[in-house]
Amino acid sequence: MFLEQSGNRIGFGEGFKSMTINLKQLSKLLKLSPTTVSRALADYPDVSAKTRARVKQMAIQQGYQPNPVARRLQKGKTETIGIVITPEQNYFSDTFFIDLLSGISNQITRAGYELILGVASDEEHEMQSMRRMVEGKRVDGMILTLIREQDPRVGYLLDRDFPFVLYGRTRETRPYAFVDMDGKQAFEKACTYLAGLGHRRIALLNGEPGFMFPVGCREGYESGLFLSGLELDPDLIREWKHKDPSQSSYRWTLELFKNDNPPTAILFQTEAVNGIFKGLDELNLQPGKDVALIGYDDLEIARIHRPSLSVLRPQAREAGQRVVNILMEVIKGEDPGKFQEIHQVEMVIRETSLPPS
Amino acid sequence: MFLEQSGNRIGFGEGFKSMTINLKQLSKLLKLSPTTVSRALADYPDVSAKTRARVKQMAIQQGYQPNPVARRLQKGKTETIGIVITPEQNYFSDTFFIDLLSGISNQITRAGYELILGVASDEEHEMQSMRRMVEGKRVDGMILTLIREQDPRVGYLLDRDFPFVLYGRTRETRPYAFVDMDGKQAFEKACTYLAGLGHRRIALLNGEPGFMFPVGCREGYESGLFLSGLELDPDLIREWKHKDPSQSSYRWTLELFKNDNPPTAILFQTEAVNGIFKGLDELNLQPGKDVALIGYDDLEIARIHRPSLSVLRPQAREAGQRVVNILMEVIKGEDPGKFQEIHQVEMVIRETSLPPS
DNA sequence: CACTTTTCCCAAAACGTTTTGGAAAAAGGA
DNA sequence: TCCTTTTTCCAAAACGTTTTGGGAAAAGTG
Repeated sequence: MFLEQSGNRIGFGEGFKSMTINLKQLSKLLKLSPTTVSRALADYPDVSAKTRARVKQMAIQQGYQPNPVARRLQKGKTETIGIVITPEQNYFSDTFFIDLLSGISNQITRAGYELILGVASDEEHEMQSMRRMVEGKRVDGMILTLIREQDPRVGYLLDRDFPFVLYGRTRETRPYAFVDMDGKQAFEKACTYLAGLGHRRIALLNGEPGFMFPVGCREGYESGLFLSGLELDPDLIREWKHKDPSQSSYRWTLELFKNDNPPTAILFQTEAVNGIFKGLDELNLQPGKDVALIGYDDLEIARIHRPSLSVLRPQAREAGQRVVNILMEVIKGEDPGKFQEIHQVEMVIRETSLPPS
Repeated sequence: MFLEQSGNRIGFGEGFKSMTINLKQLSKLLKLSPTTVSRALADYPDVSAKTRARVKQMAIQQGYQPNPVARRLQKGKTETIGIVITPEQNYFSDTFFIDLLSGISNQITRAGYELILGVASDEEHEMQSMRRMVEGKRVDGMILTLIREQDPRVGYLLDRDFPFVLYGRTRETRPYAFVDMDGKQAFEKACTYLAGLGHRRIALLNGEPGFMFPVGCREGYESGLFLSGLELDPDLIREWKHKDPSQSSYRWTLELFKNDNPPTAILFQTEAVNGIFKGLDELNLQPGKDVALIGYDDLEIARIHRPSLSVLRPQAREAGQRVVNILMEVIKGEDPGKFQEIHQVEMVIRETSLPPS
């Protein structure tokens, strides 16, 4: 024999006694059917204004909130978005990623969705974590960051028609949705700005090869040189490593100035700034005075350092919000190819972008 | 008339066509009841070894994974843990928090649970985000970080008997579960170490008042002074602000050495190190040489700086794992008061902890 | 008044599991 | 052989929603 449907039970040994009310209980209180109560709350037109008001008032009074798990089962949606971060690959530093995450989270909450987070130590676990979310039917869509030139995640998701949006881009011919920062335009702008000040030897300390973002940075850098009528010197270009941004950039900075024709300006991602500062310090070169610097990303260090660092400032928070809005459309069934956004990056001139001395 | 239960449908306009198999479909394939299949997979003893093997093999072959949403509804658990982060309050910097999160995430995944993330801009939104998770029945338990001396979240959760574990401690008489780092012991150790080297004027740049962690740091500092027979000088103690760790610590460093009897050593949280370095630099004092430094938290900057920074190193990853394991017990109904762990912090001596010159 | 349309509500099905409470079949015991 | 116990399976209920497909009452129409 089965127990009568009982709504709340007092659990034994359970830590948490649910104090919350049921749809069924609420409908009993209102002397209405669960159907009507549900439809009243969802603003269906086939329930009278009078009862709708009555239902809503009672729902508020009783603190009723529909059980999300039950709704998800019925609706066949998890109302959940997944994201996997890889702290080892850095990128988690300081405000940039947090701003992005903040924008993502706000927008997801607004949509009544959840954000579930995976933390992976490397590429393999990153994929594994994503597969668990996708194949385990734990999410309706994925957000991908830190995109590589050849990114297996994108192929994987495209193959199964699973909704996703990239923060960034990859080399993939099939259409997919992305929000990207215009790194090319940003670095071009910074480069021509420096050239306009009279700099003739501009170096680039770029991000790790294999990732997509540095590709755009380099394009912008080269284009900026070209537009300013400057020669490209391969000796002035080098990459730092995610594993130790500071160490690799430090070593490169030292090498750079062994050059008999050293640069008077450096473009780089702000994450690598500590190594550059350290290298310059060791060489008795003053940032901003002896060497102009423009970093990409407006991290805290850029603002508090004296002299304060001129930067390219992506609007990560806004981008995060766009990513979510687009993902919602893709989940609804919209064509992902329609959503390909490239956001402008503003340049903030502070104290490290003076003309050459 | 209702459609025959159809398992998979081909969605129209839906981005994602589920390719995955059902319990019902799987049982049909096996010519068994869903009951038996479910119980076979869950290793119930009332299904024969033969069929259990057959079921498991078929399940693997068909790539069957039980729908988590359906299971959650039936089990009355969300299999989900919530955490809310407040980036504005900093603490998100560099490796420390990431290590913690990494430990948390790994352990949660191992338990088959999900981690849902809330991002809040301030105290009010932090509470709001947590209430949404708790009252919206979206999580089985909460993890709290960045704990304040008087923390309304703790009272809120205790009042409703909702499972939670603190990373840190608060002032609360009712028993609750926590994992905390022994900041007191750490700072005591660092302080006596410096005193043992001959330092007589040791300063403390502590974390923001209102939070619990700095309380222990100060206790340890005072105790360390006492054990070393040193006087406490209030002029040598000051707090930095979460809003701008570098700025506030920079200013204090300058003030500190206006003292006619300036310190020869400083204890602090590594987050504030940039400001201290900058201040010392301006005063033409060399870190490690003119002033000994020991920071709490082994951030990247501590390792790469020359001279490298001596630090107190909490094992954040292990702590994160413990937090989750404990939370699982509490969710099962164990008495939270049984789980109160204080983890030791090791001291890593590098180059900034020399005797006074 | 008789018929049609509109308004308002609801019983039952469905989402995909796990759990309950047997029951049939097989094995064991006399 | 007949009764008891054990083994192995399963139908139905339950979790808490939303959606489906009416249907009764009220309102409009001739």
